[in-house]
Amino acid sequence: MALRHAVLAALLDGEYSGYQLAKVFDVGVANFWYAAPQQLYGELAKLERDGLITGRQVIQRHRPNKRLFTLTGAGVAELERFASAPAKPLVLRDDLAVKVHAVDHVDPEPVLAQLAERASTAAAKLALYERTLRELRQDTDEETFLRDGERVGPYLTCLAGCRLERTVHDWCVDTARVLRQRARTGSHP
Amino acid sequence: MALRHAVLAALLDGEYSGYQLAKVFDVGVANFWYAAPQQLYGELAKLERDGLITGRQVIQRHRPNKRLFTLTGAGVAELERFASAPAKPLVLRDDLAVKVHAVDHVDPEPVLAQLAERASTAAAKLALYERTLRELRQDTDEETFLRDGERVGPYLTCLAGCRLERTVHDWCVDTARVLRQRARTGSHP
DNA sequence: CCAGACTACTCACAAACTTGACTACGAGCC
DNA sequence: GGCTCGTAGTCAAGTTTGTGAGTAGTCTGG
Repeated sequence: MALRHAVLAALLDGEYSGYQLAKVFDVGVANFWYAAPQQLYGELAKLERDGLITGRQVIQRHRPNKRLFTLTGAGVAELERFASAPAKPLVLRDDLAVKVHAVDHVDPEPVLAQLAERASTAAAKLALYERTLRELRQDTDEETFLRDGERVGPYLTCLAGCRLERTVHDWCVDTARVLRQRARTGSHP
Repeated sequence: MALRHAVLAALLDGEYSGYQLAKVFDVGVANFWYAAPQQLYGELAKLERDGLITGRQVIQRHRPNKRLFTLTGAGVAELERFASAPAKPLVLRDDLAVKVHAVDHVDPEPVLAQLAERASTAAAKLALYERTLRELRQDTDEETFLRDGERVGPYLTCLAGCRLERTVHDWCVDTARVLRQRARTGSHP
């Protein structure tokens, strides 16, 4: 069970349809978890079957009907249980890092291109997360919000996202600079 | 195909047995990829079957014999192909972040404990990576090594590891501080 | 007025990953 | 002498993820 708890945690923020969740999970906001839509629909079905969430049909006029899901008491209890169980170590898997590891033996050009792309997606995510942070804390400043706000969980994970994306971005930029300089001096065929 | 290229990239550093690789992948050094030993043995078998690596038996006196694997030309070619293919977005999955997201609705105590644990494993990894960096660059300073060293790939990914672990560590510490302060003031039942 | 994008969801298969158990021998410790 | 730890692997089963394809109606731009 893995995606399971990420879905439950996301539903703490309110009712969502599978489709809406899919968008949240696609970007990765608020959750440190990515999932494809198909996975989410499947997981939602299981969660409902297990009584951890309930869905209600919403009939819409100008678009397909949808089902909105809410946590049940059992769902919250399951989250509670999960939160107190020992955490599995963070899982990180990155193609690009593998490529950089091999960069002395392969053509660096495509790797440079991918570093640039990763840097720009990191910058975009960073901007998105920073906007989310502002929305979450409204007019308050960060310190006050963290002290007195009533719901800081999403803010804290979003902060993690910011810091992470900044780290990724900077690493990509610095790594690309190193590789470009080496390509110029050309002393490493 | 996923683990596949991480193994190939690891074998750029020299001959390894499955057991040795398992240790490298367990810590995650040099690769942004974790894998259990069983996975590695399986993948090594497939890679050998596909002619991307070759194994040679090494008879040992006071311990079990082992097989050391080396990249073949086809293996390097496959890495080259992989490096120029578009990179998949970084995959990040973190239990602990999910728990923090839910922290306003569950008991924060166990989450605090897990944040402390994560912080200390991050610090340990950071120390390990920093040692690895020093070993890789020997007496040279970083700038010179990155300009003139002949194998900077592993150094660059190790740098990424350092920055990442530092980011993770700091986030855990800061998050724990916020949560502890809120627990003290107790205005959020 | 038609192509393409967006909402909303479903089915199904194939890869990849996780888990637990098991073998076998040598070395070091008390 | 028995215990545990480290080396070096293998087998099998189960869960989770990834991927591609498909349906069906609505809104939007040229």
